[in-house]
Amino acid sequence: MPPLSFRDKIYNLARQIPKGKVATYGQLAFLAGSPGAARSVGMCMKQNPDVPRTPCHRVVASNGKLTGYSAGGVSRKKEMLLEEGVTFKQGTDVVDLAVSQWRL
DNA sequence: AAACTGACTTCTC
DNA sequence: GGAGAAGCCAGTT
Repeated sequence: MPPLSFRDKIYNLARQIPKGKVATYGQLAFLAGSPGAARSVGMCMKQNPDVPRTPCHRVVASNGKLTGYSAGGVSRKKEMLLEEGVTFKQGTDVVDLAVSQWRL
């Protein structure tokens, strides 16, 4: 069984994020085995079209700020997270990581 | 094989 | 607290 590429690991990890929680790019990179590869993680997300395969909307920046979203923009992403029960800072596009960050 | 890109992160001003 | 610059990593061309 050949080792999965980082990209595949990221995909798999993103799928493991429970509903109502979010993970940071750095966290996924760390879990994938390469801390610091946050940028690469983001690139992989961008390549992914939409969610059925990888809920990239549950991935946010290290400070909880919502960054891009290939399928609808940050606004859409925020709405989806709110719908899942993720806590946001009032009046901002920042997730309250203290409450909604994915923990192992 | 080399160079460029990018949904990041962290530091400094 | 906000803006700018540098550094890191994997993928794509």
